[in-house]
Amino acid sequence: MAKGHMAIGALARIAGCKVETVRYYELAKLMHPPERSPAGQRRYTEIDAKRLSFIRRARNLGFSIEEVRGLLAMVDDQEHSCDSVRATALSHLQNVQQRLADLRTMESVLGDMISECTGGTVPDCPILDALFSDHPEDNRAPSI
Amino acid sequence: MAKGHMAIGALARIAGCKVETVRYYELAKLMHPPERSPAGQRRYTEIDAKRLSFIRRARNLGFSIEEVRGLLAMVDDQEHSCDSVRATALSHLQNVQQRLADLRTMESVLGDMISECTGGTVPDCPILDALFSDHPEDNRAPSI
DNA sequence: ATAATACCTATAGTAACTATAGGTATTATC
DNA sequence: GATAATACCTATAGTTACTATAGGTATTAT
Ligand SMILES: [Zn+2]
Ligand SMILES: [Zn+2]
Ligand SMILES: [Zn+2]
Ligand SMILES: [Zn+2]
Repeated sequence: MAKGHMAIGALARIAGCKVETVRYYELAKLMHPPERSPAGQRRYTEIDAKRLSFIRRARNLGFSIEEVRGLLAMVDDQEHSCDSVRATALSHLQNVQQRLADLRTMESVLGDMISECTGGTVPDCPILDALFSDHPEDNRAPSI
Repeated sequence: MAKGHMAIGALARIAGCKVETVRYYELAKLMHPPERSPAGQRRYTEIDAKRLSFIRRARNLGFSIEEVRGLLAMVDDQEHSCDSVRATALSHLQNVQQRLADLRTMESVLGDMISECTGGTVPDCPILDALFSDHPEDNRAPSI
């Protein structure tokens, strides 16, 4: 392998993802189609490795593929305005905070239900009772 | 409509979900196939309404379809042991708590990144820099 | 030279719905 | 009783972000 060029497996290892994921990101237009070896295998550079790691970090922070596409467009456009980057990140943060709120509610409701249930072989389980009982406000869907 | 019997739209309204979701739950074997009108439309009873509401409450607490299937099996088996209900709920609670931990991490990292960025038109955005910068521990995937 | 490993494409599967198309039933209005 | 609006039906495809499989080729190691 010429130095500075690596196959897909090495690239994936660097970024901490699977080979299939890399091919998927190419299909999804997050990664540019790389050069190919004479026999048709993908060959990547250090720049590709940085890009893939960027994508993985953003994904691990919960940015959607669409959001990552947006961030990468700003990276690629070079004259990206800080403003739009910040806006994407802020809107995503709010997203995360909403999910946090929903999960905190779930946690407390689950905790309450579980603490009511002794775990014996009681005919009426307080957990099932809670799920059957009719508090209409429990029918809200959590915002995703 | 004979009293005590309703069409799918009314049922969905009671449980706070879409008609398609009800049909999906039937396909997924969470809801029993209901009786049909002479012309083939689904007709539901109050019991169906309670079951669907149970499903929706469990789903809103983040139980997976598979978990809900398990809970319903215990409901249907009548001699359900409290123990298994409790075990399902507890394991799900741990699940929720793991997601909470991941989201709290995301929240704090995002918050830090955003506070570095002034939002002007600076050539190097600290948010993008953070996503490009090479802290290998950032490559961990969050457990789902 | 041979075997093990890594790579290739194309396609289907995952979770939990949601949306669409094309058609029939029921209900309300005149 | 006719017509129109709404609700319902089935079957199929789309969504997200991958993951898995099948069947085949390339590269590397021995
Ligand atoms: Zn987001
Ligand atoms: Zn119990
Ligand atoms: Zn769970
Ligand atoms: Zn910035």
